[in-house]
Amino acid sequence: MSTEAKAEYEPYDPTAVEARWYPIWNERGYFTADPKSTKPSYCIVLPPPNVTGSLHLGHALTATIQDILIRWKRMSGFNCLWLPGTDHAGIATQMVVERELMRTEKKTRHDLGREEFLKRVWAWKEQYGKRIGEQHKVLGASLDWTRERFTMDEGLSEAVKEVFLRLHQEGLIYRAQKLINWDPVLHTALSDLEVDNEEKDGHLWHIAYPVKDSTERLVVATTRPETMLGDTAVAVHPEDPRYKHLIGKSVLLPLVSREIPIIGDAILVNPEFGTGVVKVTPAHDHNDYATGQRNNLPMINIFDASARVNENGGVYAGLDRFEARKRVVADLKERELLVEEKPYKVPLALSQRTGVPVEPRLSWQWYVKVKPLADAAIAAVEQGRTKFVPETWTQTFYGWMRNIHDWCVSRQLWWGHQIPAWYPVKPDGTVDFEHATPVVSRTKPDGQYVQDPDVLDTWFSSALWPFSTLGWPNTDAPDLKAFYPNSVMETGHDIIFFWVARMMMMGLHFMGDVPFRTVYLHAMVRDEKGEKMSKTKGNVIDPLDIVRGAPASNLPAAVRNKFPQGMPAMGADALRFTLASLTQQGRDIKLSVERIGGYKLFCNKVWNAARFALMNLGDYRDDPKLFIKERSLSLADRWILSRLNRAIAGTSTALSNYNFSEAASLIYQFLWGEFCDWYIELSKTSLYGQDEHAKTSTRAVLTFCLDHVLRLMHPFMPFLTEELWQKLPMTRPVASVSLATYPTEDRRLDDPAAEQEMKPVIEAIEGIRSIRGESKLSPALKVQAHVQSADAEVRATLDRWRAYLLPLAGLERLSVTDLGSKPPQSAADIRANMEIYVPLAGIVDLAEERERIKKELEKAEKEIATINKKFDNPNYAARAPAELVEKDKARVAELESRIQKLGDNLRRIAPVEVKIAAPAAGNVNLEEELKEELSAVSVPAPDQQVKEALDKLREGTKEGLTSRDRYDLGVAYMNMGLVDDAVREFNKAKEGGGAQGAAEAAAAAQGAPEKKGASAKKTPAKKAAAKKPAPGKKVKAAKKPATKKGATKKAATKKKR
RNA sequence: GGGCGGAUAGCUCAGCGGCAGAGCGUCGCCCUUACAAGGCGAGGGUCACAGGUUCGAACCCUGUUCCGCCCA
Repeated sequence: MSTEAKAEYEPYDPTAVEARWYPIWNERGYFTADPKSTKPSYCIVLPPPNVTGSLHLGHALTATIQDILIRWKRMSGFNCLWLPGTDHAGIATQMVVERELMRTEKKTRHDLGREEFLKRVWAWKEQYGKRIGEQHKVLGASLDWTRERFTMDEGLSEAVKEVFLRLHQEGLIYRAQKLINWDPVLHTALSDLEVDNEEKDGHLWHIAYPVKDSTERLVVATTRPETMLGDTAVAVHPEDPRYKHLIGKSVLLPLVSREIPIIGDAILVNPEFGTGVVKVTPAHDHNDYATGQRNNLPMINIFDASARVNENGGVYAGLDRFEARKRVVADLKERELLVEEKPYKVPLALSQRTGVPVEPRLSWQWYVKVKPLADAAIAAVEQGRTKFVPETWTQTFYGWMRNIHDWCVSRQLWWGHQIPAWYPVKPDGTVDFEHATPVVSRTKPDGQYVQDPDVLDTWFSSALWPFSTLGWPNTDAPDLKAFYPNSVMETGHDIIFFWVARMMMMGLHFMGDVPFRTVYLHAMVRDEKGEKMSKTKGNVIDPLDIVRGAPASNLPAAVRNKFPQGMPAMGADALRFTLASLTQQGRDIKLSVERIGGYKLFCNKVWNAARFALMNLGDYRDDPKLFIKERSLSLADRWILSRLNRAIAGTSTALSNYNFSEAASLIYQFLWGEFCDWYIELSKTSLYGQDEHAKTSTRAVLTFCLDHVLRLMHPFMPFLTEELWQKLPMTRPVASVSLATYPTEDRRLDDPAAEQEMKPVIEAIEGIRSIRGESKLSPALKVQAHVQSADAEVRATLDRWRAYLLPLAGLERLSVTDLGSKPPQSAADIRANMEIYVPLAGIVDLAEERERIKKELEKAEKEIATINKKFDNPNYAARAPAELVEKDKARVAELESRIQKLGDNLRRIAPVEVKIAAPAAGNVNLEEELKEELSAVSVPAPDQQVKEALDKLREGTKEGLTSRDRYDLGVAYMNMGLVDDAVREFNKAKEGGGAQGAAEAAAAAQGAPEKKGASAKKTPAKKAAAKKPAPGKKVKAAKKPATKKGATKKAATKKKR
């Protein structure tokens, strides 16, 4: 490219391209599903994100995976529905709005009242709810926005009421007073799933309880001394000899001076633990609650809704539970009732929302009786009606489902679906929520009733999402008929219980069928250190900052360190491709921003490959009537089409198996490793050549490949592919690549013959490149290469495609011959089916080449040793599959030959200075002598004419040549450095002409090197090399022929062992 | 306590009985008219540890040690 053209070049800028396409797709309704379509249905409902939240990278992963599935299926001829929506997220949203209210107006929700507060929440929802949608659009998610839903929509609220009523009628919803998990900050009950169990540093206190009418004291161990205010018993193990005799007596509860019984309870008490005495506080501990039930103990509630000590706590009333603990401990100490205080890991139940320890609290709540529903869900999975991917989650699902507890669904919140239960108002105008029997009804019953002030757990409404969004409870809704069951539920594995399990139960119960056929659970996106992304850790990266770029100030510290200038815009395509590539990792995805950068480069590569094609397509226009294989194609053309087909087949298989990373990798490999690295380079020979016909077919193949690969990768990179696809010079059957047909394997493109034929071409090019790289030759320096192969087909192929080899290997000349004499002082690359020689004399330091060969030799010997070790075991040959044994045998043979050849080559370039051995004729090993002497010098390659003449000579008849003729021929060969040929001719001369020929030959040998040495002096590189001390030493050492010869032989035999 | 996931190149991860791989990073040579955000080449490994099964184990089995998650 000229410098001016270069100045015009700008790398791919995702920002502009990505901004362009989404509105077009959306406005044209490409993503709108049609319930009346005759195509097969494919449906995914987006697990609804919290309406007031903002998308994080986990959501981006969700969106990416689902969009890949949906776009793939849409392009594959399915009637696709991907339904978007948001969750009202009761607790989270109410908290956010309350906090905001406090911040701006210094008011609580109670100051506003329920109605006014809810107005504020709705306003908040309207303001921030749109953000989620916008973020999904930036990511390219092809959601059907005409069907967007919100869990508190009228229709969905109707579904919630219907479900509540019906479950209540069926006895599967009931109201009961139980000990529940109470969040003292939020003042609401929580389900078991909304509580996190953690071990934290705390203490274990030993407290002495004096036994009534006795001098004995019972020492109890507790982690929560403040709850002693509510103790109603002290328990020991009934068989414990230490305390057995005390059962039935009582202790005087310190600080409160209440008399409480000593009971024996084998379930609660582990005599091994602590002191073997346990205080029992039935109102504030789940185990104690059960103990209380067993032993008919009274329950004393000592906390109010905020977990402050109430009037039952005597002097401690009004204190916060932690404050009360300190006071209780201090007072016990003062009274010398505190026996011991030691550090202890305390198991704590923390509210997921507020992070404070939940306080077990006795209260009336609504419950779903889950067991019957769970049984049906288990059965459905057992029958294979719903499958988990990865399969391992099936066990987790069963495990939870089989040990399931009733689900507390009422929440003491304002934001959510208010429970459709009504309580009678007493004549005095009050309502006794605790004792009245509520009427469950869609609307207020006649008479004086007030509705239950509580709302339902948010997950209660999300459990209905797979069908409530499709129009249920209207069972005739067209969407419901067309798209239930959904095809796939795709979400993070962290909500297998919250969502997946509950959706399964509700779907089966109300729709009579599973809600989805497949559950794909993805890993958690973590930062590059594997830490959970959280606001408190400050390591959260906003996906939009990655897509559009962000100033340094927006970035978490770890990322900021890498991008002090701010994050460059990576583009949604790069982010999506990265996430898709990471999907196979265990349970965590460690996302490093550099990796995204790597895929941004891939986008740039695709961009440039297409740019190259478009620049070189001339006036080419695709002819849809002419199938690509009907054109007359070059080897490269046929090869890339065959490779393309493999990539297509592999990608389809991978997608079918939910193996997104494999699919991404196949696309990446094909596009970069095959299409760009090989086909584009090879295409230049025809594109820049004179053959108009070849030019056209190359243009057709370029277009064909790009069309297919862009469609293939569209689900992964929707924006870039659309931008480029629109530019291809072809008739587009549809207006957008998102509607185009997804490529499928086409056997007509398979071309094993072409792939076979390309193999030696690629191998030769790689061999020559390897020599060049190893020898540090400048890419600009054109060299000559000699390729020898015993395989006539390989020779023919290389000869035929020399036009491919010359530019790609940087050659000025290439000779392809049968195995024969080796060019002297050449670097060699010995392969199974070919030997590649690049003469280096005068170009580089041969000492380095020798080192390289030695390394190669070691490598080959190491491998041969590995295989031979197998054969050392007689059982191997006897029991292993025959083909494997054969393969190994062949490999050994190959390696042995390789070692032999490498050794030869090492010898050929061994350092030696011209020396003349003049032993008596007939006594000399002519071949050895000649070879060794010649190997010291640089021999210029014969020019083309001479070479051709030589080749003819080799093949032609030599009958009737006199010894003298043979001798002359030998000299001619010598002059060209073709030792093997020369030796052959000299030997013939000897046979024919007796000693004279040999003597003359020896004389000739004496002369030849001198001549070569003189000519070689011209090359400056050799002079430079000669100055280097290392090779110089070796040359010196080699001056003594005997030593050198011996050393070489020794080395060779040693290596061959 | 029960269940699950992970440990393979400097980093992030594939591979899951038959020659240890990729990407990124590293090193070397190069601005060669698609792309220097690039090309070409190279180096880099006790496959956590210990046993076992097998002709053969990174892979299957058993145990151990770390790291992480879920449930109680």
